[in-house]
Amino acid sequence: MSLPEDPPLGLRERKKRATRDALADTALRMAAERGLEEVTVEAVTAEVGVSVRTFFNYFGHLDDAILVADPDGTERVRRAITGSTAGGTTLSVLREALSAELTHIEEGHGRWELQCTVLEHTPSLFPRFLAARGADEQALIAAVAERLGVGVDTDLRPRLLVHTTLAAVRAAVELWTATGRARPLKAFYDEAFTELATALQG
Amino acid sequence: MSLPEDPPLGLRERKKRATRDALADTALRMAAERGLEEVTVEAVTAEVGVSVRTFFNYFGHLDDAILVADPDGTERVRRAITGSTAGGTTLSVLREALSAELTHIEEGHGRWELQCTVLEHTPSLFPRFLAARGADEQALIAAVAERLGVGVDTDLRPRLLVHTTLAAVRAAVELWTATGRARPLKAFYDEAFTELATALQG
DNA sequence: TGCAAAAATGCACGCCATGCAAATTCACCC
DNA sequence: GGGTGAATTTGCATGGCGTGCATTTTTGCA
Repeated sequence: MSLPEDPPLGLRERKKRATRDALADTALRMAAERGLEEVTVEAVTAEVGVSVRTFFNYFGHLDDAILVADPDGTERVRRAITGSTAGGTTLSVLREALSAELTHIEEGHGRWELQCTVLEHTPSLFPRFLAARGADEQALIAAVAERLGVGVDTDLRPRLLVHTTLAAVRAAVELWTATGRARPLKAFYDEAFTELATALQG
Repeated sequence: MSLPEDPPLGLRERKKRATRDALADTALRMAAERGLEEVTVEAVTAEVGVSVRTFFNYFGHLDDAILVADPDGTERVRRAITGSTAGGTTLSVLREALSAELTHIEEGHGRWELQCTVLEHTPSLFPRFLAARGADEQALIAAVAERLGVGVDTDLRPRLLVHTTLAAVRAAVELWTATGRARPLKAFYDEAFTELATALQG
């Protein structure tokens, strides 16, 4: 169940995407298997069958290839935000969209599991992982702004709502990991919103 | 008005700190003056008067030296969290501590202004800037956990409260910057908490 | 088939970052 | 004040990273 691409991409574009995906997938898999330190750009390109120089046409750094987000996930969330015509506050829509994505992740889909493996073995990579999520963040903010019908640079709310929801995601994921996945990720996530409401009322 | 150091540091420790500070200050100043791309580790060490190898004894990357936080600020916030015996919720203490720090920053103290100059000229550095703030984040979480008397890995609240407060900080700073500092930073910050309360109640 | 644009490639270059062993500096104590 | 051991600095060598540029190959389209 892949997402439908709007225009039927030409051969050129399809090949580019295939190469990019192959590089990202190979880099991530190799890093998960043998550890980040044992992976070189040369080894990745050798397995994919392109030149080293080509790698750097697609990614600025080796880490970028390993840490790029699952593009499907980004698109799913965006559509959930802008497409939902149902009622409810913007925050609840945002909360639900991310909740669905967390479930998707918890079930082992996407690149998440492999990325976690790499991060466990190389904690120093974690800040860069968060940094790589910055792109998703901007996309989220733009989607929320679109839904609210305001500009990202004139209204505080899009940024605030996204950052706050991601705060809940972060806290939930961190504790989920720290407790050895003692409870379902979604339980921590829901608890976060409950605690948040309490903290802001008292 | 520097912070009092508890033990009267020996010559060795003082020299180490002086070298570290000189490297960080020089790297940041050079980057602000001539742009990050024009700064090399060699140039920094030449000006400070140490070897290149010594630089890497203190910092893992050139960026690290540029993006390290003002240690005084980190310490100020930590003391505000753990030291305050006044009433109020943990969130309000946290909110107030960060508010004071924002004021301090807005008045042009610390490394903030120079770092902003570098970031404006090199936006690609911004994610790494946020990543560098990760250390502060951990310190904050630990301080809040101490105040609450709970463990960081067993209770959701320390992480949640810190991440949420930082969400408000982030949204406020981003909009403050995006609007060309149309209003005081603190105004955006306070509005963020107001909006937050509204969003979570509705 | 032939042409123009886009992409991939090879090469050169400088910087980054680390390990290791030798030299230097510091703290401590006689 | 001089000697001793530990901490720190340093030079050197090494390998990978990341980029600019000119060239070759591939693709889209007429």
